[in-house]
Amino acid sequence: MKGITSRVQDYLRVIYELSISGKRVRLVQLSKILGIKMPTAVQMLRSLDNQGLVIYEKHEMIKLTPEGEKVAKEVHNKHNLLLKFLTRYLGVSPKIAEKDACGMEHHLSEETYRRLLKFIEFMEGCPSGLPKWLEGFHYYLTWEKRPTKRVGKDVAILPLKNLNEVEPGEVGKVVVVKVNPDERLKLAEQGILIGSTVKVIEKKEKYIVLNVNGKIVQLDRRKVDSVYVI
Amino acid sequence: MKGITSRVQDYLRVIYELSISGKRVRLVQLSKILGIKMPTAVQMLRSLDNQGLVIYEKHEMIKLTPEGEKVAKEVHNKHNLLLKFLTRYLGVSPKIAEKDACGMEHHLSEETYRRLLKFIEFMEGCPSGLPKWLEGFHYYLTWEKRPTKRVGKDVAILPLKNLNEVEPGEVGKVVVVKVNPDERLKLAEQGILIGSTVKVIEKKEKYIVLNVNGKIVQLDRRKVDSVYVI
DNA sequence: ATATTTTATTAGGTTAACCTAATCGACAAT
DNA sequence: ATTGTCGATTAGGTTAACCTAATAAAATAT
Repeated sequence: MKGITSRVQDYLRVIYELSISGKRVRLVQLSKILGIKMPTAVQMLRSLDNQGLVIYEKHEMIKLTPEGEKVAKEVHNKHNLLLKFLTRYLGVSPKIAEKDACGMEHHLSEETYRRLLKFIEFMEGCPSGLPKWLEGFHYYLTWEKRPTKRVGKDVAILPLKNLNEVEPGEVGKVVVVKVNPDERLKLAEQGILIGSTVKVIEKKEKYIVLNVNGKIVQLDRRKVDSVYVI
Repeated sequence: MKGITSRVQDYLRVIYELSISGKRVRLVQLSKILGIKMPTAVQMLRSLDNQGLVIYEKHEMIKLTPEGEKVAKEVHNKHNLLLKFLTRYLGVSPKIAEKDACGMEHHLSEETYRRLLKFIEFMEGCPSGLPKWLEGFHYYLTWEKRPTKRVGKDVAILPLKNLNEVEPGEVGKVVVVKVNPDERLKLAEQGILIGSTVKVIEKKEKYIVLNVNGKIVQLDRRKVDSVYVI
């Protein structure tokens, strides 16, 4: 009955990701991203249309039906969750993590998905900004031995990101603010303090626009340079 | 060139697992375990033989070639690692974890495998027997909120196993010994103390035979009842 | 020794997902 | 208006992995 194979999920996810990034979805792009030839894509698209997952008429743009979008979103979520876990917690490089997530997303049960989600939720909800063991673990990954005492504050082994490197649309959690107390206070007044979650809205050459707990904040990019997120 | 598809890996892993458990490997079992019909298995086996991964002659028992065994072992290791992570850390139920691991094992890159291995190594090498966050996390999974203080000692939310439930051949790490100090001391003299790794060798009705750091120990099963491992 | 059951094999399909080669349609540039 | 290019399509394959139905071989029971 259900023909929602792994591959079908891939197609739907890619269509979804292209469409939410505002681009109109054409066959060429799809086939480029999925690494297949166009005739294959045509066939698949027709089959997806028959299954009621996409709307596809000859020479027209590709759209997801509500049902197709539902499936696509699920896969997309699983993909992102795995990606986050692999890069931020295991410290896998983005490229490899992407490939792994791509393969594993189809085999992540609801149960495991929920638990992995909780795992990340739990770690991100950590009152000290970043769970302690994570530092220790990344020390261990680098030096092949357990940290003897407390890991130093600026041992840069964690896969932290400078807030300036976060792309518009993405979300980060502030874990390090490397700046003098005065500046730190100013940032804190804007809501940028350890543990807070920020979403990047727009990046210009001189300033960056953020959403900090619902409040829109505009900051100098040089100042933002000392803010690290995960 | 390489025809080592996911499915081929599945076949090799199952053959490997059957053969290390001492059973002679026949087609019927293979097809039962893999959920396929026998003619399919025959075809596949012939193809595996051609690729030099197994030795298979008509009506004969199935054996892995050294190369086939190498592949099988790799997959087997990935499978077990995922299984461990899912059950012991995320607390996924064994059945679901098994299915998930089965699907994901083929898509786990070397890099990610190594890091996940390190993760578990790091957590198991924890001097206090069990990382603290894990208790907190499992509390969070159960109650949907962070533990306020220290999680109580016998909040049985962790996926612990009674040592009596560990099957021969399996390994466990002692994390809880629920018994009076006297008995605890006696067990400690045998090497059974928090943090030590034990392998179950044999289980009889009255006693259990363990390998504790290379030493063979025989213990009353009633006493073992108070030992929990992960 | 023969009958029965279990295990394995052949023969002849199907399906999903891919491919190449060739053609078609729409639009832009000359 | 013609030509070229890009994108889409058709036609006609291939391959891996599965299947059913029928048959054969091996093992076991009578």
